[in-house]
Amino acid sequence: MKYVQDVTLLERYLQEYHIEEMFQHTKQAPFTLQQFASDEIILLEGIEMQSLFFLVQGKARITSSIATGKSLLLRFIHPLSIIGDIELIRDIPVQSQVQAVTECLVIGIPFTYIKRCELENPRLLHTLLEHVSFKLQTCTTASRVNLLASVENKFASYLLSTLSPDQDNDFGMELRTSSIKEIANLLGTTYRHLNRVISSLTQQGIIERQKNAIRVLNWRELEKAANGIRYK
Amino acid sequence: MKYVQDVTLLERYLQEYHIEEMFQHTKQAPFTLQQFASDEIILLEGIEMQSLFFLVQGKARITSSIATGKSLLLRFIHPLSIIGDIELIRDIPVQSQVQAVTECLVIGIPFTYIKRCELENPRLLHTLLEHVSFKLQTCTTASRVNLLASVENKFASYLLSTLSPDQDNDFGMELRTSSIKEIANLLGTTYRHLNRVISSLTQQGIIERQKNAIRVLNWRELEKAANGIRYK
DNA sequence: CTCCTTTTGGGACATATGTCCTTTTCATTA
DNA sequence: TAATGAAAAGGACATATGTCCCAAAAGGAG
Repeated sequence: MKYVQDVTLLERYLQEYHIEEMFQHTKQAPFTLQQFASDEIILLEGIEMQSLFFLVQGKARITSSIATGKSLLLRFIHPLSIIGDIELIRDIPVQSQVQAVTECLVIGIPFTYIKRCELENPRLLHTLLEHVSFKLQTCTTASRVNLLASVENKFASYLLSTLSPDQDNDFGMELRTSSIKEIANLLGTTYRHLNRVISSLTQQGIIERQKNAIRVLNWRELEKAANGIRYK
Repeated sequence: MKYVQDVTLLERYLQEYHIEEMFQHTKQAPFTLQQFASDEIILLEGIEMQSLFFLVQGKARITSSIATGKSLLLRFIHPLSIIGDIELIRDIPVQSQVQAVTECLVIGIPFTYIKRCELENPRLLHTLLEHVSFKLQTCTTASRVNLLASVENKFASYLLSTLSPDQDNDFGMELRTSSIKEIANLLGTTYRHLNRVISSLTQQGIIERQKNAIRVLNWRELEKAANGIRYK
């Protein structure tokens, strides 16, 4: 992580996402702008959070660890997302790990400041409520979905979420497979089984395995394989 | 559902759960006290909610419907729980079905009133935030757990949650099995499979099947079978 | 280059769960 | 009481996924 000392950029994001309007005393508020590299861990489970974060640029992955060192993919987040809301409200350590998928920009503001100056501010409370409610709604839906989705569904969905197909290369994007083991963990399955699923998708001509990468050949079929599941 | 016209009782609950303190203008606030019989449906999915509810007595079950008419058990709630918070905040129809497990008492207060008089009230917003955050925390945990728990775990846990063993009859409580099919749905499995699980638990001497009921013989073993899963 | 370790791919079998269908039980009505 | 139909129990097989293990491939260190 590195701090970005660019007041203009900070201002731009504060305005773009109407963050200023959430606070009462915007001008003095100790906002910081922080940058995380792709794959960098933004928050580690269990640590005590110090600041509320606003994700203003990039994409991040929320996971939750379970026994035996495995972790489980909960969802992806995009701007504008708030990180650390329930930790602020309930005074608990970080519940879920947050990791940058692409390069991320984050605006941080210390809990201490919020608790001192803003905790009675209905506007901020409202914003928090809306975000937490949205997360709850998403989580409830995900709960249902998780019980219906096969590993194939989830993996297809994971590819769709991780490799945005919108860009230049329609015909096939790559995923570094250095992490297949890790992906298996994220999806809550075993390496062995994910392997089977990959083989199956490969045979169907939907993806292609290369030395260090997976290439998507057929986005439409991949959508079908995801069967409506989407880690938003 | 029937309205309970007992101002003293209403007052008692308002005080017991500090509900008065959440509101600015308690005296004029149009609280109502409502009673739901055991098994009665408190909220149906998809309808538009009119009132925020505070569960002040009894136990209710939160479920969520999935395609093909199945439903899925999300959690149980106890006093003091708030029902309708995300619907109030996000202006969406009811997300999950709420059904009384035991006889329930609920204090209701119309959305219209809250929106007119209390939406800027930091105290209420805070309370809502705390409750929604708690639900989110629970839901996240449940997500993890659901992926680990077998049907046997879940069924054992369901028995533990539904038949409170604290009462007089340590040695075994009953569950009307008229609903085994329904329980299977709640647990997200099939009747056939739940049957297998029940057979297995019966063989192990943990429960006993009677004509129209299931009797728990060994609470301790049942706890073990739940393997730490608990629909709080 | 060769040996060794790590990663990857996959075979064989086990377990949990779903699907389909048959049998059994039990109650209800003629 | 017998006939009939619904609910319950369970047998047989299929599928998804996990576990264990081994072999081939790929890097690294000497």
